[in-house]
Amino acid sequence: MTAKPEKPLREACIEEALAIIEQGGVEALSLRAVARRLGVSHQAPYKHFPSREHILAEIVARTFDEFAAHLDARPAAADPFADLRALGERYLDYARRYPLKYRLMFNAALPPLPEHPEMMRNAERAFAILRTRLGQMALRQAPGGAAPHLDAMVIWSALHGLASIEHADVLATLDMERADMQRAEERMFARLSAAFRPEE
Amino acid sequence: MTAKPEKPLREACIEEALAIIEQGGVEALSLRAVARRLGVSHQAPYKHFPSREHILAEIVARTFDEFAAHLDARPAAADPFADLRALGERYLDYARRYPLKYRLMFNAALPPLPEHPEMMRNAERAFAILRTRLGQMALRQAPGGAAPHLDAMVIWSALHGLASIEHADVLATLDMERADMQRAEERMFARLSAAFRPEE
DNA sequence: CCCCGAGGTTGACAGCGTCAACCATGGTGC
DNA sequence: GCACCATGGTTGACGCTGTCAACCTCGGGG
Repeated sequence: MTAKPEKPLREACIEEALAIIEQGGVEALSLRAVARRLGVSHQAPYKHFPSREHILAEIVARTFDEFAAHLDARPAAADPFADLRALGERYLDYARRYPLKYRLMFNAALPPLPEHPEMMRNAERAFAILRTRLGQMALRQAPGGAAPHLDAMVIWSALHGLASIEHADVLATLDMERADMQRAEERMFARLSAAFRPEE
Repeated sequence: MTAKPEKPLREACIEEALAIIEQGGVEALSLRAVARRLGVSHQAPYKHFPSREHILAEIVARTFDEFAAHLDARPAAADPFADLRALGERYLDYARRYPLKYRLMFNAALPPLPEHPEMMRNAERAFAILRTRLGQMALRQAPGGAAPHLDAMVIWSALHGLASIEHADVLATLDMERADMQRAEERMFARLSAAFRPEE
């Protein structure tokens, strides 16, 4: 009676694995720990997942899904810059709220992609949302049809870079305070606006 | 006679560890493997490094040094945009040439910083180079004295983001080719120039 | 000459992923 | 009703890892 519904062990494994990752990072995940927490033998999870890599791939796949949903939940804005900013804020919000999950998707050494098609598909979906939305914005703003997906890449890079730097203990290393990070975000949105304003 | 100069085991350990990391990534590094490769007992390295974390910290510290030197080796350019571009290219060049070392510095879960002061100091040095140079450029270009280190952060984020995205198997996941990445880099420099051009 | 510390050794332990064998259980073909 | 087999659980073992502990073996300083 550990609050587990007893039956669907496979699902319980994923749940528990996610919990472990969320508190200790991906390197803290071990199938044996999952089994121990669930009160089953160390080989029980192995009946549902061929290897550690496979359970990780499934978790990453779900995380990409969650991330995509988080980005999609943003209310549409009229002004394209407000739109960009709203999407950017949602992006950074996710990275801040779930730093370990964010690292899981982007920073960690992922299991080799071709062997885990579902993970790849979900990742594609999340990226597609980013690319099309950012691309549309860039397109609406920039001069005629110049490969908007490249501009999407630029904006995405900036967002990912900021999120990623924030995750490193840069604040501790450099003499920066939390507030500086907030101001850096402001500055970034301002610079992006400037970068995409129509040429005079 | 394995080409090792026999004597300075500590140095040989670091060398060998770096070699392992460069071919297999940080998670492939094990002190026992280092010892095996050097033909010594599994505890020999342990006489020179208190733990795996400590040898890793030293390697990271040296990598930050190398990275800083790589950035510094760039020839000075007259035009600030050419300057930015040159520095940016050196940055991305390093990330491409030594992807695993780059991950080591920025992506991997580093050993807790406060316990490894030398690593922290070297990281600071590398960051300082980035911040001051990028900051100077932003300052020369942007309107009066508006916190150039924030602009440095913006530029750094963009560079790091692009490098990081390039490292993920995004090219495989998305339907992108190598050439697209090159063009994204071009686009990024163009957009950065636009973002920092003086306001009309 | 004795001692001791620096740097090497072997041995052990626990935790990990994984392979193999075994076993209960429930549903199907006959 | 019974043989059969797949499913999902078990225990046990292997080799890998980091790390602790004890031991050995020098070379130099009191």
